[in-house]
Amino acid sequence: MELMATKPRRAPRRTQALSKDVIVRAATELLDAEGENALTLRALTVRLATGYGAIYHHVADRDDLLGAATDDIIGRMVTGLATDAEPRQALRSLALGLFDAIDAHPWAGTQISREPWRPALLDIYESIGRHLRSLQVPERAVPGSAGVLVNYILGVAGQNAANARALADGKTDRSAFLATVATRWAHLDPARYPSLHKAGAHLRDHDDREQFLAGVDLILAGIETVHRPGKDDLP
Amino acid sequence: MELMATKPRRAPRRTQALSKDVIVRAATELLDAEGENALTLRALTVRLATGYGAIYHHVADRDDLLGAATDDIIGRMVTGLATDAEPRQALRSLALGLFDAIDAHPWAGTQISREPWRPALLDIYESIGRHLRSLQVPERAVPGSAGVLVNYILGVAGQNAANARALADGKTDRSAFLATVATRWAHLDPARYPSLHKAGAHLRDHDDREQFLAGVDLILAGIETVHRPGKDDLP
DNA sequence: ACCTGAACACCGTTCAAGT
DNA sequence: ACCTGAACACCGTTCAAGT
Repeated sequence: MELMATKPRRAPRRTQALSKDVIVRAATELLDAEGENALTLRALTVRLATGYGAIYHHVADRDDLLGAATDDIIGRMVTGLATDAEPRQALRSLALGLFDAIDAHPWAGTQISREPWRPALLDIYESIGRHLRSLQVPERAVPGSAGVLVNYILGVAGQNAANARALADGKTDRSAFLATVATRWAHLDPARYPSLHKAGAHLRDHDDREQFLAGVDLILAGIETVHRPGKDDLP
Repeated sequence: MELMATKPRRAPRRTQALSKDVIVRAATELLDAEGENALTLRALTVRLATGYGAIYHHVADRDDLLGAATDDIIGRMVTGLATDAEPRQALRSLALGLFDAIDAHPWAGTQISREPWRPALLDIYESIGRHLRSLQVPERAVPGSAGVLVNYILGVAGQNAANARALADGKTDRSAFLATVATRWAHLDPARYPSLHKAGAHLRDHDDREQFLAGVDLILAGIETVHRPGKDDLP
């Protein structure tokens, strides 16, 4: 009758064994290509030619997967830094490295703060703390100062992630997006938003990355001013 | 004839007319009571004794609702501040007000950066910009300085939101949670995380709010150091 | 141990139909 | 204009069954 047709054979078994690493890599590719919402379990099974259970055998749940992907990116970034630089320059390199990593993987920006006990955030704190000590920041001022830097970096990271989300919808590119925001600010009611109204004009030609680094320098200047070594260690 | 039997009557009409305001208020109550995941359209229809369409008639979608609830909280906070304070103190009050608002409504912490064109963030930028001008920060340094403060505040806000999410699961309270984190840090491998290992001991008795304010002061010190009025306005 | 995929318990959103 | 609620098109996660 009609059963000549190929009977619905099972999907062929994967040739390469599955592992958390392989899954995390595939998830990262999906996230980079299409944004956070594109990471669905369904999309992963298709890309990896496997079933749901196989994935859940290596990974606790979707959050665990997002966290592992973030740890991977941040960890690689932090350990990849030159270790012999002058401390102030090392701190700037670390900050810029984080900025660039999050610029390349914006979904990771929100993820770092989402599960604060994960290696991604621990690595950042650790690295910043170490550099601050090299900068002669007094021991008792290190945790607080590191906290300020970390929170500033996470704030910028979150904004970058939000911008990327906004860009993912349309096919507008980054500079067109900035121009739109600038125009919108310039058109804000000058009575309610006089400050932003003025700033709108300057927003168009500002460099996120440069601005970010200026912020890091500003905070470092604050740390040095407030915690000048020896400032209140002597009577 | 036979219509004596109660026919499955429709749900009674709401007595009070629906409005965006009423919906936003109900959403805020759900969010405060049970966290971000508790805000489902279904839960809203139950609480408001209405249907899905009624809600979508006043609100674009779930994101719009979250954004409007955040705008409401931040807007009320910003406009509620005393307007006659000394500028430095005004800046500290604003920062503390934001901290407390986000502490009371942690879900708003992540929301502020999520849609950066919404009034919540604009109000914050505007207010900070105004105060910085009163502080005699030179005009061209205002946008950058405001950006540093805003990003720091958003970073802390995001962390608070993450902590609240972690607390929502179990019934652990805040100090127990901090103690857990402190213990975990203290137990970290001292070889990989020497800096955190040391900090773990101090984490237990630190006051988030106080630490946050110290961070604001540190950044203000940085702004004053880097942009001392007249510093490079004169030749 | 490792994997498959149907089934379950949810979501946000739409829309023809009601008042 | 304002509202109702069944229906649609998705989700993440589980689990009996396979190898």
